[in-house]
Amino acid sequence: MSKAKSASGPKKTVGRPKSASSHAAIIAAARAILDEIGPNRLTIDGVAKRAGVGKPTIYRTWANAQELAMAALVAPEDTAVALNQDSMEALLESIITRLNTKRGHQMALMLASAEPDGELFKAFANRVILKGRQDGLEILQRQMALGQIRADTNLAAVLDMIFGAIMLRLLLRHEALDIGLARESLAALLDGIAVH
Amino acid sequence: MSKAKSASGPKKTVGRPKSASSHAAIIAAARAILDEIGPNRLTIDGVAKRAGVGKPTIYRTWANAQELAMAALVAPEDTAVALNQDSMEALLESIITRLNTKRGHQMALMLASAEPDGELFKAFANRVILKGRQDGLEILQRQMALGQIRADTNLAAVLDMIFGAIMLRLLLRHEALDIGLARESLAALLDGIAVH
Amino acid sequence: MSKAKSASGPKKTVGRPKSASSHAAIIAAARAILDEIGPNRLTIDGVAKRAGVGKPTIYRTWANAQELAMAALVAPEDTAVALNQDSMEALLESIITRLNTKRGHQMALMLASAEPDGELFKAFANRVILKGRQDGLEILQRQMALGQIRADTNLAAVLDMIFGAIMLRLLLRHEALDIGLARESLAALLDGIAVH
Amino acid sequence: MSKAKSASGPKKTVGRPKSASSHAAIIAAARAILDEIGPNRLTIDGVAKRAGVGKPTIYRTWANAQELAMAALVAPEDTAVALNQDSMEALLESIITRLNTKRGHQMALMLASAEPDGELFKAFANRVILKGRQDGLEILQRQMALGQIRADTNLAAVLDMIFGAIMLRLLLRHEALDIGLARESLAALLDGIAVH
DNA sequence: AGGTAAACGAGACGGTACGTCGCGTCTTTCA
DNA sequence: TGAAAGACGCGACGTACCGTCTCGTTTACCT
Repeated sequence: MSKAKSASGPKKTVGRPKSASSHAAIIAAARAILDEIGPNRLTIDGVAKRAGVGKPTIYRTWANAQELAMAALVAPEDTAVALNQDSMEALLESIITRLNTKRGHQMALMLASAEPDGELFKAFANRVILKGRQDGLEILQRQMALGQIRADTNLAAVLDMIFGAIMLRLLLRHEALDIGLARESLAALLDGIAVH
Repeated sequence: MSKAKSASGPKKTVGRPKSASSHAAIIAAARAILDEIGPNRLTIDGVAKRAGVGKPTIYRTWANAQELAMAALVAPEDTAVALNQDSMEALLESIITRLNTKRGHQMALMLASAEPDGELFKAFANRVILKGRQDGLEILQRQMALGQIRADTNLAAVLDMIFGAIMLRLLLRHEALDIGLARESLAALLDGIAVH
Repeated sequence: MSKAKSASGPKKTVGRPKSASSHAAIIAAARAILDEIGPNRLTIDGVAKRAGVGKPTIYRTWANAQELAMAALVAPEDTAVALNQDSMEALLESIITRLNTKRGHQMALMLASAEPDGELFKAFANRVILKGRQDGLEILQRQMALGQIRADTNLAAVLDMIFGAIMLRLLLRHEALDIGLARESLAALLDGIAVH
Repeated sequence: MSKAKSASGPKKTVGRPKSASSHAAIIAAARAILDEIGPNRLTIDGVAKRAGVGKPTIYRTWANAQELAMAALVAPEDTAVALNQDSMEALLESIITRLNTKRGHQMALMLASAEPDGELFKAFANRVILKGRQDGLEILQRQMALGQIRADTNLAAVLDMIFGAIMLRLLLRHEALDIGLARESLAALLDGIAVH
């Protein structure tokens, strides 16, 4: 009789409601594990134990460890971080700065190791790399419209060269990845390397 | 002075030598499994059973499934296949042709998903991508010496753009990977994209 | 005061309880294998396969094959079988009848081959032989109280002679094990073998 | 011409003879391992490594680890140790002294855990326990002939009681095994336990 | 003295079983 | 009635030993 239970809303929550704190604890545990032992060795068992959560609670939201890892990687601060879209060089600097970290490397790893089927992979790829590529495309198109870039340029190829170089150094680590790469890439692309 | 036997080779094998036929059977089984179900689901148990071999025989040579997969991917006929080094375009065509296959995709996947430590990874990366990059470097240096390429060009950045574009398309599959990419890349790089 | 629940039982089971049917299937499979190929060649893999059960399910309850074998040997109907305690001869007859079977022999084997440390071994030894010895002790003490047995008798030695003879024949099989042994043993013990 | 080598024996040994030192090293290694980790965990691999010997050298002489363990247990000083056969009590004292050691316990364990088929088991059983039982039989028969023991005594049962008691305590360790057991057993047997 | 044949050390081989880890699903009890 | 706890069937892991099989190397006998 204490509970008024009037006609508040059509929220037909019977029984125990989903715990928002569990969700957060899971993501936090996953992120901690990612930091400590990397994405390859993240396990659902491990996350459940660390989060103080039952395994089914995890599976209710994510289908497997890969999805959970992706969610944990993109979950956090990135809503706050917007890419700088003023110029290509500024954009690349934002991207390199974001990727050239432990977490960035893990993102690239997940991206590269997952087989490119499935919604989640695409969403992840979009967030991590293709969004930036799209931003770059818009910058280049703007410049092309302004007559700063030759009209017969294959922008897709150009963009893939720029972002491919970043990915390559991120994954193979055969050369340092820093803003210098962006600068050199843009210089070479803009002015060409052939002697005329 | 009894045993002159100068610096011929450190071949000091005692005991029964490793069986070449078992080795071959293992590699063959691994390659078959890679073809059928992919590198992620290749298991040592499966390879052992298929090759008619005990698991320890596999572990005696490879430390885990990843190493075995790498060995199986680079093992075979491709030693005989030399890259065309006449020109950048011809080189890229060789590389794209070789990578743009099921096996090539698997190679890129392994490259991307393995963490870049350990001898075997480096050897694998060399065979799969860095060797081609080195060949490309030599071509560009030749052209630079001939005065066909500007002397202030950062060749490392240029090469990473070219090979990065290939890897990116191989892994993300957001755009088709074909000879066109090579052609467009080279055109953009040689002539620049800026309007002067 | 909320949880009175005084000292009823420490039964504080959370989570899914162990499956009684799996447990039963495991014991049944183990018993079948014991019958067919003996305790030395009983393997966890074999039991798991035969019981249609995962190996971890077995290991969750028993630490190794030896423990499982012991459990399988004592598990079954013999809880219902009470030893006849009316007289020593009747008791020995019960025991010999029970031990002088395939399963009895296996029990003796396990007893003899297990190293006598650990709870489970002691429980097993109790069930298989020491319980009977204890029953025998009570009978002899009763007779001693009645003045039928000399008061200076070392009952422990007497009991070990009786049960030792049974074990010896069970293990070495150098002489037949039958009720005759019990009768002869008792006769010799009661009346002595020396000529006075 | 130094070696007469007349028609001594049909020993047609061609090729390299078996190495006595290897044999000794194997037995020594086996004995060391028995001391350290017991008969259950003795392995051929371990003995071979410890003895600095190839596995086939071991298998050339013993068929499996059990045979080797038996050989190692009976190999040594026991040629020098003769059982005292003057009286039952002296005999039992010898036997208990010999068995109530680490090595003696291991002998009993091997005896009890091996399934009683096969030549080697019988030979081992003879050496370890049945020889002593036979000696005891002779003593009792001598006493029976002298009229010191009742003629209607079932000597087999009596002997199995005595030696069974020893085995039982050796294996189960539920009571101490010492000379006292021999003394109490003999007393009980000779004089009977019943009040007349 | 030289051959030859067996035993040697070493260690790889095809197997079998081990005991563990993680998967994704299920069945309880508790809140 | 959702969530923690945790057992379940399953499959693979990487290791330990088994008993057998090459290897190249002694080490004796027998021409």
